[in-house]
Amino acid sequence: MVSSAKSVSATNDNNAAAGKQSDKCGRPSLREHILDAAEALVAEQGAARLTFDALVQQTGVSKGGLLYHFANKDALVQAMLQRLVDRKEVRRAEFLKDLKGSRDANLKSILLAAMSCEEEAPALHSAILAAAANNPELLAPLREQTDALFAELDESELGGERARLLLFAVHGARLFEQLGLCQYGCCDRERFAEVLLGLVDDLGRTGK
Amino acid sequence: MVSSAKSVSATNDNNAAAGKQSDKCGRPSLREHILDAAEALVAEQGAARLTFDALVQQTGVSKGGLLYHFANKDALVQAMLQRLVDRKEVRRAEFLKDLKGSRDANLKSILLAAMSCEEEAPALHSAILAAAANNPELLAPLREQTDALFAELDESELGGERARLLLFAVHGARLFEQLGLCQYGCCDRERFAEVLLGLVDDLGRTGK
DNA sequence: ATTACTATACCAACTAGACGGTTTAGTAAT
DNA sequence: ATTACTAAACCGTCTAGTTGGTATAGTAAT
Repeated sequence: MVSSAKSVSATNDNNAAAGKQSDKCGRPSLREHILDAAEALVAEQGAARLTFDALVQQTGVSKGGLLYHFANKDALVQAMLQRLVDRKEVRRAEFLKDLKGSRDANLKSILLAAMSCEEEAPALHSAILAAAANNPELLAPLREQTDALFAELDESELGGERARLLLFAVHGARLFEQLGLCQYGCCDRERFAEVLLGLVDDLGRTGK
Repeated sequence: MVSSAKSVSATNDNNAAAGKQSDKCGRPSLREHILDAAEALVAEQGAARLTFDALVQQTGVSKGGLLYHFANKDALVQAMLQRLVDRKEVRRAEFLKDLKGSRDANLKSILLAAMSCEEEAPALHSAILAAAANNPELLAPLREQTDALFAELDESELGGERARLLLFAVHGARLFEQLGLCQYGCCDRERFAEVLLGLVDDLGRTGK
């Protein structure tokens, strides 16, 4: 007769690291479903509207259910950010494969991966970042990824400074788009990618 | 006995357009003081903590006093954004004067003005934008300024696309800094400006 | 095979506090 | 009388997080 409710709330969030897609009973993972919905919500309505209540609407899951999977909002945002970081790494590897043999393929793959991840949901990136800005610790995984990327950019033919500047441009373009100040890059993404890679080639040629 | 509170809340915000610095009695404008404090608050603590209560603390002005000058929070944010836009315009003119005779002075002045405004309070820019993102209409003045700037960038020797890319880079660099992902431009601002202007010169020379 | 128990995976209702904003009442200078 | 405030109580809404509970599935002793 003794309630076991106490023990429940203490034992979650441990599975955040593991890349599980479904629970042990074979049910499709509600956790993933929640994260998808949270991404959609944030992409459509902005970070400010990422609330548990809104997620209840979006997912059909009760607030208790949400909090079962994510002990608090920080945990949710952290998980969203981790997915973003992981996704970018995957993309980057794909582009790198395609670019084998191309000049400065490393730099190009990094630029294209950044563009591609942001293309899916321009608002998502900054929105999560904005949410995470309340609690800077949440940005740790992103910071690690960024450090690693920057270290690689130092190896670019263009030199680290110019290479990083191009990466900044990618993110700046998304920022402008997200704020409705202009279309992405003030042209379509394909064109922007052309301009970007064109710059890499031109700058590589003329030497640093 | 009829309350006059209603009429009060209806008559403010009209002076937002005028650049008044002090009221007709010669007192230093409380309005400006509030805006300064709001900027500081947002720069130090982030947009999420820009609340009337926090502003009461920061300014020493009563809540009634705040609401006397800004009928609601939107009006406050709007005024903050307008100051930002105006300030950038002033800076830009200053840089343009200094750059007279330099190659692609127009582009350079725009880049430097953007850098300079963000230098004062890196967090401020995005923070206001984040606040304004809830109500996209508030971004209208910024959008106008951006459109005008982009039109000018089209006249650059580098071509509009590359010129805009450089402007994106400036804002991207600030974004990264603000999120604590790296220092501004991963070096100091002076160096970043050198790299930026160096690119303008190099790209101008090789022709587009 | 049944009973007893545990862990997992949820849910509905509630609470406490923050926040935007209103209102009332009053002060002080012009 | 009007303008420019101060001070403080108050209200409705929104939000994160809590509580207590249920349903399901698996485990293990008998």
